[in-house]
Amino acid sequence: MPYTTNDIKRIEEKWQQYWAVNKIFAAREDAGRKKYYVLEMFPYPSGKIHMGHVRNYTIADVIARYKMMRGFNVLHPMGYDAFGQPAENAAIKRGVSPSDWTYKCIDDMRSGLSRMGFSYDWDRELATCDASYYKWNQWIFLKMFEKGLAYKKGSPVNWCPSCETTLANEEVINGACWRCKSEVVQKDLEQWYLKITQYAEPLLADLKKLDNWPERVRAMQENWIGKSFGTEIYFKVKGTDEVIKVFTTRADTIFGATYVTLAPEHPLTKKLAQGTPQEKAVAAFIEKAANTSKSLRVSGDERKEGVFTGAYAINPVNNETVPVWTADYVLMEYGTGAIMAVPTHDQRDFEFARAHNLPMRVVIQDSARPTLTPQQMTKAYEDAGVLVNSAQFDGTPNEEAKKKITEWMDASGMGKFQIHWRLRDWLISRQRYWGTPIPIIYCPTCGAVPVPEKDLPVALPKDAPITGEGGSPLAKVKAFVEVKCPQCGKDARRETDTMATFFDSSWYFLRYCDAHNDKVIFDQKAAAYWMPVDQYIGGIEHAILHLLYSRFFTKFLKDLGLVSCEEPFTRLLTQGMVLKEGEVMSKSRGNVVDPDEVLARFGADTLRLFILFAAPPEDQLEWNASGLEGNWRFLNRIWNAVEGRYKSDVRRQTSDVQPDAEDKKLELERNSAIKKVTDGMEGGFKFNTAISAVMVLMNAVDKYETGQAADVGHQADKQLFLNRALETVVLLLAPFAPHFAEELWEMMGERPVDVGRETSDVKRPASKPGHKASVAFEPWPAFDEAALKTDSVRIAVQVNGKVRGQFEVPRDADEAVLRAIVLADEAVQRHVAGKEIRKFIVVPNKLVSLVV
RNA sequence: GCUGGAGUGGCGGAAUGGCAUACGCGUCGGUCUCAAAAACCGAUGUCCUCGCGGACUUGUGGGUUCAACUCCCACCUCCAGCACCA
Repeated sequence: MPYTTNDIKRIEEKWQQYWAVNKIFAAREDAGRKKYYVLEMFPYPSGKIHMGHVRNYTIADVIARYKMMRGFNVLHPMGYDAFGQPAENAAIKRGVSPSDWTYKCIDDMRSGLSRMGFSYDWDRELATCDASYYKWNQWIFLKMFEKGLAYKKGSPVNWCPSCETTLANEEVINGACWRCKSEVVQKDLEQWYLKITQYAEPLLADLKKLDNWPERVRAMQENWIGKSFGTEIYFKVKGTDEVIKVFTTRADTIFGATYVTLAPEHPLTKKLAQGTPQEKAVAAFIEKAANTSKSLRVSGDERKEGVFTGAYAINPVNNETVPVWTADYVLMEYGTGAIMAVPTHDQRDFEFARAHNLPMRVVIQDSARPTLTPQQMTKAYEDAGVLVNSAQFDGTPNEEAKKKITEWMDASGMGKFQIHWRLRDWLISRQRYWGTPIPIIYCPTCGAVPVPEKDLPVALPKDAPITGEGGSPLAKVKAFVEVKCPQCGKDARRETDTMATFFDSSWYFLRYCDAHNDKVIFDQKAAAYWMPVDQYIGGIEHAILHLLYSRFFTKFLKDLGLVSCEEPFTRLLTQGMVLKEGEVMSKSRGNVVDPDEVLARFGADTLRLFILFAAPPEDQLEWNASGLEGNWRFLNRIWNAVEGRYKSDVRRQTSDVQPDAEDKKLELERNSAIKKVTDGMEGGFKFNTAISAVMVLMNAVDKYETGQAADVGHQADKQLFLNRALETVVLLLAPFAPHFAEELWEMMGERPVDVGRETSDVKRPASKPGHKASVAFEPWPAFDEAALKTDSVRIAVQVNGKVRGQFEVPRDADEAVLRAIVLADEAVQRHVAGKEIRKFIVVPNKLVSLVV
């Protein structure tokens, strides 16, 4: 009987129920067992699960199940990143409450996840929108407030006009809102920030420790944090007491600074122009820059606009008087908002100087061809060289000069070494409803007062009017806003903004260690046991946002003494997207494949197998319906072989048996399959090749004949080898196709032979004798090195680098033997005939190479 | 521009410097069938050749080596992230 659609449904339900009822994946701390924490980035509950989820969680599940079979105490939890704007949008569109909508979606997702057979510890399930969770968001916020890491300031912020809320720098993608793609504008607002910049140094330095993270994620974070070493130089403004501080990484070019440029927003820009003939022009320019969107200002590289401020500054190194300009290409948010312009050695300054007829001076020459002159130059010379026109520094190589000049300036008060960071503090205030209320109370007398810990959580009121416009919905809930000051008892008002939802996801991995603790954020011992996450799996889209914030929170909580690890995620795997016809599956493109439809026809195991087999986990995966059928056929072949050929009444041990050549061949295939799958799992989760190794073994099983042996006794022996091979197939496949493996394992009955089990000092949960117990905790099969060594090997023969033949030779044959065999061959002779053999190279058991 | 990654059959993809194209899909041929589907068996990089066999082939061009998809140099293309960052 084949493995039919009906069987699939019955089998999958049966085992899903078995796993759930027996809670076999519930994790317990056990100091005597080695732990392994597998985590996938938890989903935003937007409705049913999609193929992207299926891929992400299947990868994680295979790892979790594999590690269980290897004897690890595995923690594999699941939860929901449940706060966020889509719930509010649904509320506006459908007239349901964000809470009802979210919990409905969570139910849908949970049942979708269950149908895939994922090995979660459901006892630890959490949703960030539960007060029992966000209470601890507020608690962390208060701790940060206490340490001065959460603070409020008025400053220009990124504002999404469509979402009507502020955004963090990390949420602005190419000048647009990451969520709705509307153009982001700048707005001056009082907002709450987290001082992530205080952790810039360790966040950067510890990236080096994350050598099991993809290189590109580390590179992206490094660029984002953006440490640059440079010099701050002071230019006095002529005739005033004002000083312009500029930041440069090219102190070596200071003698070539022929003017100074301020950002339009720089406070001195307007001030310096006052009373000069340029006053009106400067005011107009500032006005124009303020009204130009940042993305437009930054877009065109050709157009560099600016005006003279009317003021002059003194270059401290040579007391030269240089004009002060303002230009749109200087950004207020980087460095000091002011630069020294060196047109000969900076391309932007060069373009600007040419456009506005500003003076230039060459101060670095290519040591090989010192021929640069300002008149001839068509672009800035930004390469290395030696200094000229630079007083006592003439002739110094420019890299060396950076340090020497800065030291010299520092000694005489002209400037100093300075480090600048690209990273900004994290703006977390959101003018939205469906998030964690910020636990602050504003008192007219006491100012911003933290909500006392005993009053947590500050509960999100259920009845806020959600319209999507007109500011924070919480501000309209009188009962929420009006409160007494915890310090003086007078009338006060609550903060009505909520936290950015990335706050919620920055520490959820810690809460899983002790998910239902209502006394403390989590038990420190539990966290010390489980943390750090050994393997984290998720999308590359979180390379900066979520992963950087989580690292920041972990470091902060470590400083509080709550966790013992520096970094939350030891290994990171970023899975590729699921494509169809070359495009990302998405509802808007209308090219989605619904996992439910695939489940109904082929079942979870085939779907899992297809997703893992079709591409390496990090690569993009092209959906392919006939590939899916191929994997279904593969499972069928195994099913038919076990049902038709496996005999559980054969009970002899393999050591009693004398194998013939065919038996040895099967054993070789069996052992090399174990080796290949194991190596693939240990060496970076190469699921596609691991599955192909099982396919190769299955091909060998199909070719293996048990009925041909002359005597009946040997037929029974052959059955033994067949049984052994089939059991190995089922065990190797168990992490990939768990329901299928459980069913076959049960069908196999009492365990008749030894598959060659892994021996290890790691304790395992007791498993019942025979095959009745779940295959999930069966020891992973071990391979036998000796069986991999055949008596003879096939080697190739090359003549002058070209393959001219293949030979079956004894293992480890020496050169003399090989020479005799190889040179006797007619095909080799044809290419060697009459020529002198200059070299005879032997690569043991692989090939010989002749040079004639 | 900077940073990271990738270019291998008709397709997805495989190869610690050692027989390129494993495994799967597709295609072609066959078995079974009245027929089809399913299943099973076989073939399948390109070119020349009836065949034996030979030549060529991992983005391009060089180099190192007995031997290069793999190492080195230069370049091209594509993907991703960042970007008037001083």
